Amino acid sequence: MSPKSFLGEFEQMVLLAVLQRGDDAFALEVRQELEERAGRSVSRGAFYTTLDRLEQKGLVLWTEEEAGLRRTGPLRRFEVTPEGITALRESRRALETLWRGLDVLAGEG
Amino acid sequence: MSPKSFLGEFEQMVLLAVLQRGDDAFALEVRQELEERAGRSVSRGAFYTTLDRLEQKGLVLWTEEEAGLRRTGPLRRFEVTPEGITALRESRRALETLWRGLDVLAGEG
DNA sequence: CCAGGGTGTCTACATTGTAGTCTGGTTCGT
DNA sequence: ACGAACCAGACTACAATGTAGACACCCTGG
Repeated sequence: MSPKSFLGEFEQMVLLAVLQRGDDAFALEVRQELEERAGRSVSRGAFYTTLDRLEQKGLVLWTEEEAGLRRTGPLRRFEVTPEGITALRESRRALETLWRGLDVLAGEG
Repeated sequence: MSPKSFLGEFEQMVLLAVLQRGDDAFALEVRQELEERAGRSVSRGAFYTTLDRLEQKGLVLWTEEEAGLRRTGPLRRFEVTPEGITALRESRRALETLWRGLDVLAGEG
């Protein structure tokens, strides 16, 4: 494993938001999930650009949804690939290793 | 709070490595700590450049050490500022919020 | 047909990640 | 003392990521 380049902060968040949504991972929902949990707004540009790059790296993929099911609604359903899951795990593990023993700092206001 | 730009992945790691070292946060030690925990090599360029940026943002600071104590050893001692700690906490909190409920994915091989 | 609203694309630029080279000071061999 | 080898830190340059806004396209309502 050990990928050349690590996942960026935002990339991780996008991937996680997709996972959180599961089968309901349409653009609108994912973006909303992300904004709520991260507590900040996400522009469409930032969102799709990141998704594109993630797709190029094979960490995420999407399927076009039949138009017409929803009038004008979201058309893409996203999905995190096994590679994506692995990458996520790697990132998390690295950060956790660095945090180990410093948890006292994590919780205070 | 809510800083305009988030901490990058690598920035977080550097900050954490400095904290791990505590009073013994000399360049060589910090870099070593980082490489061990993150499980990858870190070039001097990447290391110092990041530290510089972190200093410009006021998240880290350093003091020059009296030369002569150690023949040719490390001369800077690093320290994370309160702002640095806060930034670290913010990043961690955001990621944790996104991970919530997905822990089943975190541990497997 | 035109206006309004929503999805996804493209372009452009700021920030962060990363390596390599350069400089200057120190140690060691002779 | 002189040059080779070594080490910390600075500087330069470029790749990857983060982020916004403008743009194009479809669908629906009037």
